Amino acid sequence: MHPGPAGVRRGLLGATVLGVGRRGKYLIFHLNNGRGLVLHLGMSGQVRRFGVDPMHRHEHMRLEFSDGQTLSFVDARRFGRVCVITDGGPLPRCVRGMERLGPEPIEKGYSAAYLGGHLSGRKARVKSLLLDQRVACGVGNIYSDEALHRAGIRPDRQAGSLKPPEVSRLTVALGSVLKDGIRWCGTTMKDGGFVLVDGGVGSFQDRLRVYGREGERCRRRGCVGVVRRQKLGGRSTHFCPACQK
DNA sequence: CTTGTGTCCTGTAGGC
DNA sequence: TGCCTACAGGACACAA
Repeated sequence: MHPGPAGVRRGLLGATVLGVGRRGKYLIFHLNNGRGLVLHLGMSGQVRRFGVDPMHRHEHMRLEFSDGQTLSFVDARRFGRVCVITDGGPLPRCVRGMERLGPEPIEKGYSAAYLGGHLSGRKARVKSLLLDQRVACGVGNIYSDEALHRAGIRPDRQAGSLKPPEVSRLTVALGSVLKDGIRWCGTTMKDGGFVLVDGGVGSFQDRLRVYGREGERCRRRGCVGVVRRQKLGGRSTHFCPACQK
């Protein structure tokens, strides 16, 4: 059923890229043939410009443009996805989650009313719900920990127990953390993470306040807490027991 | 529907 | 030095 590499190639051949967009964690190359190339970087995926280099390790796809330039998709851990979608058509399985994405926390339309509506009455931990792309699209493990810290909320709180001021703070924190991540060109950890198209690295990892900082001092001004790490839903979770309630 | 767990994949780090 | 295990994470399959 899945068209595979040959189908992707067929969908792209001869097409012109009209523009590039993003929705949640999906990148979309809009084409002039009524289709779109969708890329999801997973956790180790990279879009890279290599020029005339020979094939790189873990390079799964290379786009060749009429002017001789190239764009490569590289992904060591193979959690990423590549597929072609048709405008107005049904989405292939591999990107089915795209049609369920909620509003973007960095856009005007995102509100405390929307977030609260998804948290109220829920018994699941608030962090688990933040990882749900219908609730907070674009948020992953790092940014959920950081947003909860900025909002002063423990990640293991029952989502439905959050009071209106907390929901409000979390709404703001989600937007600000994502915007800061973009401002500092993403988070590049020692074992991988985001890499720019020319191979450059981001610097948001230097500004993280809890993620990856177990045993270190909380970075909130005036807080003397020590960051704790705990498994939550199979995910490594970081928080400050002193300033997150 | 809700909630929690397991799986995919590979490079790297740590233990011994 | 080298082998072994644990860990990292996004999205989804699946179970209860």
